[in-house]
Order: sequence, then C-alpha cells, then structure tokens
Amino acid sequence: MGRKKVTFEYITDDQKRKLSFKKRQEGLKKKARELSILCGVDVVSIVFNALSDPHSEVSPDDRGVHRFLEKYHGSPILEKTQNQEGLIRERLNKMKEYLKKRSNENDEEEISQLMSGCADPTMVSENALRLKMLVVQNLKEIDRVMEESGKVDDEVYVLAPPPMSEEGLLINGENENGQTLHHHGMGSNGNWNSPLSYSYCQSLS
Amino acid sequence: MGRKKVTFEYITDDQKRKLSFKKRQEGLKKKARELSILCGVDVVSIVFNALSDPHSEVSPDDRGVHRFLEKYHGSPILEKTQNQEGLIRERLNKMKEYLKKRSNENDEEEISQLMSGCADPTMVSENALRLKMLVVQNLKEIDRVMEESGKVDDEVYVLAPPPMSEEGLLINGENENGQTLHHHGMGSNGNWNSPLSYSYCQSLS
DNA sequence: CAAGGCCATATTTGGGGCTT
DNA sequence: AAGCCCCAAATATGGCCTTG
Repeated sequence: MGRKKVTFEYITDDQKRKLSFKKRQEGLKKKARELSILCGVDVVSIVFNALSDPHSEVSPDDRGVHRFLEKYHGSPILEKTQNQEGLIRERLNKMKEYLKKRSNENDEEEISQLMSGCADPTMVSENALRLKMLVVQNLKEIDRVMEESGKVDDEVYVLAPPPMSEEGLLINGENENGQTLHHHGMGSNGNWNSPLSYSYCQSLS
Repeated sequence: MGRKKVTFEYITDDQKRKLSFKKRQEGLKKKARELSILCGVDVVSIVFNALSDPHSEVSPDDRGVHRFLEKYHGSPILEKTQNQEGLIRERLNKMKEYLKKRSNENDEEEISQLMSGCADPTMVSENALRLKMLVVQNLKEIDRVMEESGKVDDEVYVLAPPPMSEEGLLINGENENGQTLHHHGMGSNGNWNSPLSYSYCQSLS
C-alpha cells in the first residue's frame, strides 16, 4: 500500500520487517475496532510475535489487560502467589461451573438482565455469552501464563471496547485519528458479560 | 474508504451494516493474513457477530476449524458423546499437565525439536508454545461449546496457516487475489505445536 | 536503532447497477 | 435479499528523512 507493490512473502530484512510489523499491527487494530463499532460485533484479535527478532526488548505494560478483565469480570484477579497449577485448576473450575450452570438453567431472562438495560441490537444470547466467557477466560490464562513464566515485559494493548469506549476503557490504546468513536448505548456497568470487543496483541519482539 | 467518508458509529441501517460487515470482515481476515505472513507472526482473530441481525440464517461449515485443530493438535477430537462437564475437565487437565510439564522440564532443546527442523526465524520459544497452546485450547472449547449448544450453523473459516499454506490447509478460506502467499519453510508435520496463524471468525447473523 | 512525520501510491470499501 | 463487478473516494502503509 505504500510506494511499492507488496509481494506476499516473509520480509527477511530485520528492520523493514519490524517497521512493517508495527504499522500493520496498528492497522489491524484499527480495522478490528472499526468492524466492531460499525457493525456492532465483538472482535478479539491476538498477535503473537513469534520471536522473529531475537533482540526483543519491548516493555510497555501488560497490566492493561489485567485491569480490563478485572473490571469486566467483576471477580478480583487471583493472587499471583498461587502456584501455576492451582491457578489453572481454579480457573478451569470456574469455567466448568459457569458452563454447567448456564446449560442447566433455562432462564433466558436472567441472562437478559445481565445485559443490564441494554436496549440495543447488540443483545447477547446465552450462546454468545458462553463464547465470550471462554475467550475472556483464555485471554486471562494467556495473561497469567505470561506473567508466571516471568516474561511480563511484552507489549499488550486493549483496543476498542465499543460498548464503553466513552467511559475511558481504551486502556492502552489511543484513538489515533481523533474521531469520537460513538457507539450505541449501554454504559460501563462493571459486568464482564457486557458485550466486549477488543484486541489483545502481544509482541515478543 | 468508499465514496463516503465513514463516520464511526454503529451502522443502523440493517442492509448497509450487513454489507459493510461482510466486506470489512474479509478485509480484516486479509490484513491478519498479511501481517502474519509478512512478519512471520501468529495471528488469531475472532469475530463474534453479536446477533445484531435477529434474522440469522448462516450455515457454511464449522467443521473446518475442527479439522484444522484436530490435524494440528495431533490428538483425536473427543467423542461428542461425552457430557460437557467431562469434556471441559478433560481439556483442562490436559492444559494443566502440559503447562506443568513445560514448567518443570528445562529442556529448551526438546522444545526446539518439537518445531521439527524449523530453521527459520519463526522459531518458537517455550513461552510462545504455551501461549499458542492456550489459544488452541480456547478455540477448541469455543468450537465445542458451540457444537453442544446446538448452534453449529455458524459461519466459520480458517484463514491463512502460513507455515503450511502450501499444504492446502486453507480449509475454508480462499486466497482472494490469487497471490501465492509464499512462506518461509516448515511443512505440515501434524504437530499442533507448529507455528499457527489463522483467523477464526464466527458469524451468528 | 526507534519514533514520528511526509508523501505518493497500493488497497479497501461505500455506492450503484445487474443478475440470480 | 445475496452475490458480483465497477468505480472512485478514503485509507493504509512502504520508503525516506529528521530527531532524539
């Protein structure tokens, strides 16, 4: 898209690749955000920089995701003092319980309530809730594993959580072109069941 | 990007939104694929169509992801006959065991071998492997939950699994512009630890 | 080097029009 | 409606240059 027609092959030149990576990563985030807002859908995108560059040196914060998930999940983040196995088991149990409960109770109504006064088309179904829950769960796991494997110095950013973009939830991202990113209804309510929509990118190089 | 300057707000017009969604979704997939190939990184993107359109009616196949994961995970997909709880527990145990094993053994070498003769820069570290594992795990869960909740009629597609794009793994996606999408080394080896890179999109509307 | 800004050009994607 | 093709306006992003 630049001055040269792109040939779809791995960019071997270290410097060019890194530059391209940064620009394109930004682009992807923006695209995800747009798709999410314009069409009212949830978008999650993760970029694992496969250590292409041995000379990694990142750093930013990865706390962003933590804060985000913590705020929207409602439950506090587990103590970092617990051992990995314990953390995983606990997390898995929660997932299991949640799914079990969801599948046994047929109160489509309760679910609606969870969406707290959400009168827009982005109404979430039980199925959607499950899927989201799973994704959040996974992101949390990834986050935790990263943390516990002692490599927390990765770049992490949360893109656009549309439903509450105006509540300042753009944790580690910026509305690069000053546009207001308006969105249809539903303010931040601290309930992780809220329609979520963001990108979780991680750069290891 | 079309003839009208886009105003970043939820597109209320049902028809326009759906059209935009389709185009932009394609665009996002393409961008993800490009970023992945050009920079040798793994990209996973998921689009949950939050039921914006009540009149959902999709259908394609979602078997694609199953086949993909099955092939790259190595282990056979669990029987659908098991109950949900069982499935989840089993899956979680696997995850736990894997992580436990990974964290106790300090054989950075074994890991390298897992990458089977991969001599390119996309070499994966233990940390990356874990992250990938978690994502795969999650995608599998999502897939399974979807299946069990009886709503398998969603559109699902796997984008570009670069490492083996030439092995015909473009399960449910097409290289829309005929470009060859060359990639650096490493053929399909059936090992799910292979650098993965694809988009998993789901349309509920 | 990494970050930012510029700029020209490659891409993306609204809008329309047609077809099925 | 849903798919496609076309077209042109709107964006994205290589290549470069300047700073820090």
